[in-house]
Amino acid sequence: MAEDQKIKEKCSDCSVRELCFPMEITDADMTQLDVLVKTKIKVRKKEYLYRQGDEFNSIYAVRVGFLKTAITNSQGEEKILGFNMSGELLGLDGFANNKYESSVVALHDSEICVIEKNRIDEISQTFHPLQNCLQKILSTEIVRNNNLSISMSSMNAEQKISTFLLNLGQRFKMRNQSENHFILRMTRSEIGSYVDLTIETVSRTLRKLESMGVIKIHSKLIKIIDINKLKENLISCQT
Amino acid sequence: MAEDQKIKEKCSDCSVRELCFPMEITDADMTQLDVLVKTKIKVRKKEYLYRQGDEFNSIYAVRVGFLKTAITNSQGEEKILGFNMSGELLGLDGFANNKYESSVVALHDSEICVIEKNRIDEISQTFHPLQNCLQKILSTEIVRNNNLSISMSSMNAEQKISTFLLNLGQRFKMRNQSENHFILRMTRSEIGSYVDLTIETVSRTLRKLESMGVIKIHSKLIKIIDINKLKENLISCQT
DNA sequence: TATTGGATTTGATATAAATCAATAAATTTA
DNA sequence: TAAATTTATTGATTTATATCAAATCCAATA
Repeated sequence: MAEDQKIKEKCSDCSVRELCFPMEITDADMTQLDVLVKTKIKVRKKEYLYRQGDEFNSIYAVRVGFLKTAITNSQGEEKILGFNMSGELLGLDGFANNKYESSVVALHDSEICVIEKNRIDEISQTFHPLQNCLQKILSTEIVRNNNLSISMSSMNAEQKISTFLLNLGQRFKMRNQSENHFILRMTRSEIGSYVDLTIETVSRTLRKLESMGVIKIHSKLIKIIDINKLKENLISCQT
Repeated sequence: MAEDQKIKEKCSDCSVRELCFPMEITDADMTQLDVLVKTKIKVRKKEYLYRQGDEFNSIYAVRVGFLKTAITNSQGEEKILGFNMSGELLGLDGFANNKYESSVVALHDSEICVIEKNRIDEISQTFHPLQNCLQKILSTEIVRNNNLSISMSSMNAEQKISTFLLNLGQRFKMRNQSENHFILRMTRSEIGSYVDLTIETVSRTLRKLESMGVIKIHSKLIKIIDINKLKENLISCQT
């Protein structure tokens, strides 16, 4: 962990203004919020932002990059809980027991804003909207997980992979990147862990979608040829 | 929904002292917190506490009873997210979008403390520990969901049912009820929805555990004969 | 640039759980 | 209390996906 800290380089200032805080606040409020972020760090590919069990001191906001959040279970197997991209917050599970319950690793060089817990406490004492904001953020995470669990469990392999690709594309789109032409920064095995399929089934399902003319794959590069077909496919599969 | 409101009877005062708030606070603090709860309501078996989409005004604490939390998906199918018993908080998903994202139904006559959102906001402005408390509660819910998703996905039917029974027993134990002798207040179908198995598989698996001499079932009544065997079974199944 | 090791693909086979179907038990309602 | 309805059990069969195994691709590195 000490090494990790060394590697994370500090970089220029990081404004919360650039982040996707889910609340309606004025510019004046925003300026207040900027003080939340004091440091920005770089986390290079394969490096950890934090590890399961680390003491909880900060939450993080992804400025640029791509990361994964995972838990390691008692048998040492890794389960991917999600993939994280710019504007998203990390470390929210730390509030529970004052330690992180998951690990976050960069799958691509990333820049991360550090939001210290102390700073949050400090500021929210005088600036009340921040409390509500945090409540919203945490609750949204609960809802997201609930929705994920309802959907994934009832889907077959084709639906899982289709949903996964559509979701990624949508999130890229929101960041002004191509919705239907992107790089999968994770391995097939990581996809499998996330959607609960074996690596072989992930591979076969991608190939199947390709043979259907819905997508095109060149190793890590995905091109969604017919996004409507992909969505239809999703619906028509459902029983 | 109007009918539901009618049916919910107000009852005598309800103290937060009796609830399981996950924080270390003094008695003096506690007295402050008691003001959070103004009303207590009764929700009879099969009645809704709130419905998916209802406006979010309060969170709830179960005083006594047994309930289920569920989402209905776009195809009208119900997915059980959890079963709720005394001391547990409900409605935390409401903070996200100011409406409940799930429904809660009593599976047994229940008494529920109402904690109004306004009241929380009001009090947390002057009494700061409440903010941290709420952060902890919300984050704990995130962690719980994460852990659930990691475990359920990698388990076979026997492990799922064993885990389910052990978890229920443990929670009864914490409430000073029998750990190994209790009533399943939910249907087989609801169990199945919760652990992601069909009703037939739930039935067969319960029967299998009975034939192994681990449990004893008389319709809704469960008796855990050999709790260690049930736990072992859990471990030995794991690959 | 060749070598090495990990990641991916592809095929053959096994299997756990779903589905289909029919009966039985338990609850609700008349 | 009987009839009706819902819930649960049990058996036969199917199927989607896991598992096993081998080949190929790709990226790191020496």
